[in-house]
Amino acid sequence: MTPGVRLDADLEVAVSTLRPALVRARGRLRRDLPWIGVGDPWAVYVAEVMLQQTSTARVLEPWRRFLDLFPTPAACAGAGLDEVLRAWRGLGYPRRAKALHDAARLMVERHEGRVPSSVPDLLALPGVGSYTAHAVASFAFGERVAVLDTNVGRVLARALANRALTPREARDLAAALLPRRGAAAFNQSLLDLGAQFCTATPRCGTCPVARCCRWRRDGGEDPAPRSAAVSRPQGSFAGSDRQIRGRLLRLLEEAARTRGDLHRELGDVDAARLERLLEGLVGEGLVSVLGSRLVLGTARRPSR
DNA sequence: AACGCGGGGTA
DNA sequence: TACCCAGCGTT
Repeated sequence: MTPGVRLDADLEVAVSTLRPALVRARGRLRRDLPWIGVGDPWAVYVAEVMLQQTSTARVLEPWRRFLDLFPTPAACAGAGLDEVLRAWRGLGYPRRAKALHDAARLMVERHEGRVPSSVPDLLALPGVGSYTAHAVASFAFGERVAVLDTNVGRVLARALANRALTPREARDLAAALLPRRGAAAFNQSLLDLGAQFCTATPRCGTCPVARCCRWRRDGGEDPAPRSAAVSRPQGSFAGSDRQIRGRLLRLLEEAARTRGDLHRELGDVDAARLERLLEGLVGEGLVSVLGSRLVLGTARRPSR
């Protein structure tokens, strides 16, 4: 954030206490995840998109598979959306795959086939919001910017403030916490802390920085659930539109189908609802109409 | 600010 | 079951 943001005196103290404690605890916090320190911005970019609302364990295998198929932005941009969606299998939120494909094409058109390095250029890409832009700038390019996700949001609210933070406060605190040097490693330690100790249901007993946590010291209700950047509960999945969409896309990954095929294969789904969901998928560009059939991705003339 | 969007893991 | 997950885009 802007240098020189003024913090309350007690927050200033908390920041100055937690920062060195986190640096010291780095070794105990470190997870060896394959996208850490790979030195390939595209590999980092793909990982960060896959990690949006998706836990690390679930990303490990698809990340390797995806990069094997599409090792560069140009390789991804040159593939069909259907291929990219099939490579996305197992990750959910297929919109992200389409955004990634579109972003790869923009990298080829506007950035000489490379991942842009500045936060504003990253934010201009589809599927890249505040978290992802800062994460790629930090982890892939070493920019001194703060990442703020649900993990960091919990740590800030609990360890520093012991109250729910506004988005502005969370941004400023994350920036104030950042050390002068080694920002990428520091950001990673914050994520590691949030993922392993300062979890939704926290493990304070073994937390390496419990001694500088204001929530731990002062007690009270957990301030995290209502604080900025912390994930909110979702509607239930069973029987949801999301579930049906997932089933539809899974079927279309196998082969093109008519509406009648799909209605038959999802026998328990009301026809009007099915039609509405298909309309949505077509509107998002994940599915196309080709004659009487629905096809995965963007309809193309059969390549010869 | 609130909502929709996958689907697997975990308590 | 219900909640959670390295969020984003739309309304």
